[in-house]
Amino acid sequence: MTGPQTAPDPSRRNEQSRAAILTAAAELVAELGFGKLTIEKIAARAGVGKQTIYRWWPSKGAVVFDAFLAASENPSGSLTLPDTGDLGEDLRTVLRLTALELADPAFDRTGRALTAEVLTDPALLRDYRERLLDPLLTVTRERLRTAREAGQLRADADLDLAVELLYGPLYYRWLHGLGPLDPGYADQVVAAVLGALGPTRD
Amino acid sequence: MTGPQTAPDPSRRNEQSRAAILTAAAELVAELGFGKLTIEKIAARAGVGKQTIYRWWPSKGAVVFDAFLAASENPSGSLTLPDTGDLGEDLRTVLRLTALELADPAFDRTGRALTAEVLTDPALLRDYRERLLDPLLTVTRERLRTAREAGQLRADADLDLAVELLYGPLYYRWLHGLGPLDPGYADQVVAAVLGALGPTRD
Amino acid sequence: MTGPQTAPDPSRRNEQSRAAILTAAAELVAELGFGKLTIEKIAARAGVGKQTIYRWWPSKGAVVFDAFLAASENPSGSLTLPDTGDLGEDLRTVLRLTALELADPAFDRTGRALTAEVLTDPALLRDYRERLLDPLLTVTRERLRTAREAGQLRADADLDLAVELLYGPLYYRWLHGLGPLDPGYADQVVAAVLGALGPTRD
Amino acid sequence: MTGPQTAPDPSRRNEQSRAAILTAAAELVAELGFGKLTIEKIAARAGVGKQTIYRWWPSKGAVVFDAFLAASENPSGSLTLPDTGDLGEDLRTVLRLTALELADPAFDRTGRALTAEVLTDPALLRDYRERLLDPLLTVTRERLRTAREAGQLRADADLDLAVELLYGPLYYRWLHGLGPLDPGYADQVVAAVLGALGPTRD
DNA sequence: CCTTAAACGAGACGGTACGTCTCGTCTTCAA
DNA sequence: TTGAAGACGAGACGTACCGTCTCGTTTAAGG
Repeated sequence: MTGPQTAPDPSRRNEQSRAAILTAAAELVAELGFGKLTIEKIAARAGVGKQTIYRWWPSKGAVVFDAFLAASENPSGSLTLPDTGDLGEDLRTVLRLTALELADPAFDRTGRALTAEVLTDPALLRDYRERLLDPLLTVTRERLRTAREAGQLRADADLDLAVELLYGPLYYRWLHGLGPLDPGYADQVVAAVLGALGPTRD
Repeated sequence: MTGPQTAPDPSRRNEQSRAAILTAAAELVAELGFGKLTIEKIAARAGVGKQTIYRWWPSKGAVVFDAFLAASENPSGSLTLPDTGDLGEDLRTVLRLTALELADPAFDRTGRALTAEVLTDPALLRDYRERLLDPLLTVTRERLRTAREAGQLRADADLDLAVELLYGPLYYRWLHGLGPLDPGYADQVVAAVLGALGPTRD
Repeated sequence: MTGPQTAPDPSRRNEQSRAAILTAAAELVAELGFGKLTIEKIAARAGVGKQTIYRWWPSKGAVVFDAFLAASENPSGSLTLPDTGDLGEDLRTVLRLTALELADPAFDRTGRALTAEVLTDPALLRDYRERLLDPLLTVTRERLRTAREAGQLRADADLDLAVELLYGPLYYRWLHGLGPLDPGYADQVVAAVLGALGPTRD
Repeated sequence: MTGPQTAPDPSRRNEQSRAAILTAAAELVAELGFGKLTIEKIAARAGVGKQTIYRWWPSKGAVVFDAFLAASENPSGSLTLPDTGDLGEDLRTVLRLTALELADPAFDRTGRALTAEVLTDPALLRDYRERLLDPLLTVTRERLRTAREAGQLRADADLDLAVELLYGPLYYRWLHGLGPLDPGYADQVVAAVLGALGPTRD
């Protein structure tokens, strides 16, 4: 028998330690990059025993990821997309913002490190999907559904395909450094998607 | 010039050692995965001193990447796309093959590890661009240019955008595990791109 | 104070590890000689991490030396010389025993290696002086002082000179392999010293 | 079969290389100490390939030792002791010089390193005996023999013992750092030896 | 209020791998 | 044909971290 693995009691968790660890992790990943970051350095910076980290997180990636989530999760709990009635305008708004974030050099290092971790660790990918990606895709899909019902998209438009056509090219361009991530590019992608899935023009 | 540190003389390089190292790296990354792979294990498997690896490669990632490239680079030197005269058919062929490769579980582990490395190490990314990605994008762009000249795409179609619209969504779906990478999905993407950038229908 | 580097806390030291390291070091120096001995081999033989050695000893020489001391230090804490009342007899006893030890081939290799280390490393020499040599010279000097007070040595006999006249020649002969280290030689040396520093015969 | 060991042909030896190697070795042992000295550094300093060193010397110790010998061997080939007719005076002269050399800090480092090497490597010890120590002991013994014949030593004085009584204490004091190596100490030793082995006083 | 059990900080431990260094051998190339 | 230059297989160096395991020391319920 491998044992019941005596899990720690979350009710006794020290909130100050938890916060200090996430703060230290966030600082260090920005200073050193993910690769040079170590659990020992996080513990030292946070003024915490290593075991306190190992007790609550399964891996370095999980800590950093948590730190990232803690910073980016919408505290109000609701992620929404604008709905002005004009789908093209709304999508341009969202994709321009996305492009802006990806183009930010400060985001680049952390974003790439986290992406690399997430792609490589199935458990982290699951977490990332549940807490960040799926909510984003869902609200996007809902905005598209509304537009489809309003006749701004073909009735047979595949919404899963649509969101991937929107975000995929930006992501592809960002990760591979293929070209500028500027508002114009965002507009081009939106135009293409509307051209492909918008109402037939004849 | 980056520094005065005496670089080794490539003309004196031992070709047998080089080959043994790349072979060992390829085998080990398949057996253990990238994370559990170490320089020491590569050296041991290749029957080579560690210094011989450090002399010629800057990092573990670079070795594995070289091993991967040595295996995947087209030895005949020319990467080509089919040209049957029907752009849609040709693109479906290429994207179906791409989807098939991404869907292969054997490719998945290595592919993700390598992708993670490449995204994270600028030098590797440059190498990857030059030796694999840019050639692929270029031949794709050329096929699209031919089609555009033949009137199968709008005269003002942006070819850079077009290739990103083609590969971006597949890549996005693959990395995030968003849905099946089957021939039908490839066809959907191609249809969307043609719908967006094909000749106007009125 | 020698430096700010955080010293380990001796109270937390693992006594079993310490003993295993010293035992392994003693065995290996006998098997391989000092030159072929490595920290890695000691760690492996002792079933101990290398860091556990580096944490507590500054050098390979220090470990081996400690192993040697641990074996030779008088556990009862008191090193004494016989005192039968007859100085000649007592000195002959001591020098014969010393000669016997030096002549032992099993002692020879280890003894030479350790001597070489001690002569070359000032810190080790200090340690050696404090823990082995000075106590020996002191008890010898005390025996001589007693004898001088009893009129068995001249009143003006220099006791420092005396001990060096006793031990120096044995040591010299041993290190250079100049001749047999047998009881007769010990007796000769004692006779000479008594001849030089004994009571005047006129 | 272990082979005939194809020895290099001494007649083809490059004298300039040999001299450059010994010079470099001498300089480096003074600059770095024996421990930090490496064959590679000697080769680099001498402007010589490593193989040229390995071809002619069996070990680092041998090179350094050779360099030391080349510097200290009496080029006129004859080592002599003064013979004024007064044994005490002659011995005091020799031992005072010996003490002076041992007390020289510049000699100390090299001397200790070389001694350590010699004690530890039987082949080097043999060499040292043959080329330096035995000649010294022999001339000393001869001087004592002359004195014995002149009645300045007892007829039954053991000359081997005598030389060890002379040099042993100095050496012992030097290696262990027991006290000052000054002319007075040399005189004390000589006085003791003459007291022990000189003509009986009754 | 007092006990008591858990989480905590600290850090030693057995290990693995790092990237560097030096060893002694082998190979290449220019004189 | 030699000898400088230096790549090679080998393996030890000393360091950094790993993840586990005690140590006392808080700390917060619950008896």
